[in-house]
Amino acid sequence: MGIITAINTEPASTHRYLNSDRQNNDIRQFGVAGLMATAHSCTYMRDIASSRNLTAGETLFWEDDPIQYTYLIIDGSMKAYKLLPNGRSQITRFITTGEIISSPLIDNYSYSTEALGDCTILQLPQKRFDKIMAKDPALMKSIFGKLSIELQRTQKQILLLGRMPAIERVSNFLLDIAQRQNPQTAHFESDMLITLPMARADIADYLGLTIETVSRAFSKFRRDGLIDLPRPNLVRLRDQTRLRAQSHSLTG
Amino acid sequence: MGIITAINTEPASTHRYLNSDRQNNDIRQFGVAGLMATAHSCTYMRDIASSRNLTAGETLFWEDDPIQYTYLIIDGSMKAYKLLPNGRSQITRFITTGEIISSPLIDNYSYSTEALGDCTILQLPQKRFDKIMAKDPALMKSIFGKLSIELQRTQKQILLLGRMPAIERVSNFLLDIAQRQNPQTAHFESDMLITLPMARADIADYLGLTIETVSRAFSKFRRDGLIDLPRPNLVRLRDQTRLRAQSHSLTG
DNA sequence: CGCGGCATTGATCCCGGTCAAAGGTCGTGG
DNA sequence: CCACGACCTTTGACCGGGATCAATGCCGCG
Repeated sequence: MGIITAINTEPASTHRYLNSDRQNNDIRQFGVAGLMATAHSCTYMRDIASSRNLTAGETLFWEDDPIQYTYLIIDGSMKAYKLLPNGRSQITRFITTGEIISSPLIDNYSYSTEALGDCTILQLPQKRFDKIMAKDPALMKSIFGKLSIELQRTQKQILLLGRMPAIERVSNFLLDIAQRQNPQTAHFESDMLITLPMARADIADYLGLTIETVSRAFSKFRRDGLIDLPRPNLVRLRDQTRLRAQSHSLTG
Repeated sequence: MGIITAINTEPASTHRYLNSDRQNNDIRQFGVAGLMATAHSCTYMRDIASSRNLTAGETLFWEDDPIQYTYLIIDGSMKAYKLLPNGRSQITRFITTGEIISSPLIDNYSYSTEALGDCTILQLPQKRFDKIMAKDPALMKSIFGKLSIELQRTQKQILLLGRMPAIERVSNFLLDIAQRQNPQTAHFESDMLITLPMARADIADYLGLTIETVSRAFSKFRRDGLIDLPRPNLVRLRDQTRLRAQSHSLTG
């Protein structure tokens, strides 16, 4: 089964934020999301999970919709965004393979989500997931940790939006994507190639800029020899050090 | 004892975000923060908590400091902020009486905090608090809920910083403060008086603007008859409806 | 080959930042 | 109680970064 495969075959990832002062005997790694759960929780989740495909541009849910599922992205990328009455939109988060969409203890989504390209996702009914969590402190702690991390990330985003000029926002964005696509080698790789799953308009909506300003920033980086742009959404980082220097590094 | 008083005498507040499908027999309301905990947790917290006074401008902790305590503000207001190498600062949150400062499962603070005026706070050693939480799912759930709410708030702040012009930011700020200072009557009160515990510089750092722009927005609201400014940090909302109309209401 | 959608580039405009000065407010000391 | 001074706020004049408007380029697909 695709679902079970998705849950079971992924290698263990590290969990810096988890205190590991509890017995490991009936604890298993749970899927790409890097969640910790008891064996019992795992089998139960396997039973209630179902997979689903999304095509490019498809909306998964809208802001204010009642929360029905916790989602795990198996493949592809999505955007989470908020809309203003005047039609302007602000992307709060890009969500990629291996990440979860979960808002426990909340009744309605606080943002809409849309697939950037074709996606495969796994969905777990929220109420049942809540019950599993209630009986599995390790799982709850795990989700808890993800929430904390997400909160820290949004705080960085607030600093970026409130106090950084366009050039710094874009360089931070590139370095951030680079790190997410290549966590191990990001700092050392001198000529790293990254793929942007989103269009310029999405980058602009994420950074609080316009398409034109984002494009101009990319062009400036190309002129200055910091990046190559073989295609609009293929970026080669040619001088990561210099890029980081002018980003005021939000990325540690 | 001041501490115990602070924990025990406050009236119960509502908890929209809490499922109340568990037995209420040994559950007690816990202090102004509106946390739920077992009686046992309460007495234990009472024992390990200590109170502390801060004078205006005093720093409680710096960004990147190791996390030592969970704090509860008994009286006064604080700001949480991040700094950039070039000296610019961005306030991510204002924290007032009855609110908590807690970053569970994280090793270091992701922001600095400073008292806006004189403050009284309650502090609970983080490690002991973690242990209490591990044994008290209701308390954990409660903190969990607060974290979720805070995440939603930061997402609104991202929308504000990324996509709103100065006037809308300031009107949203005023309406937000109004609602926090007077949750019950905020919508009906026609001539509501609010006290700003922070200076213009702090408002500017919170809204991603400059002191001058904030001041100009206040003056414009005064000219347009939306507010009175008996003193720099005393605001009377004279036409909340019209204020809300031009805020693109982030405040429901 | 031509069309449609996205990205780039250029020209101009305007909101909000910067710089500078004047006005208020409050605490302190005479 | 008033006078002084430090600091905060307000107001004005000007400037610049990024938005807006518009044209051109690029690429995939029918």
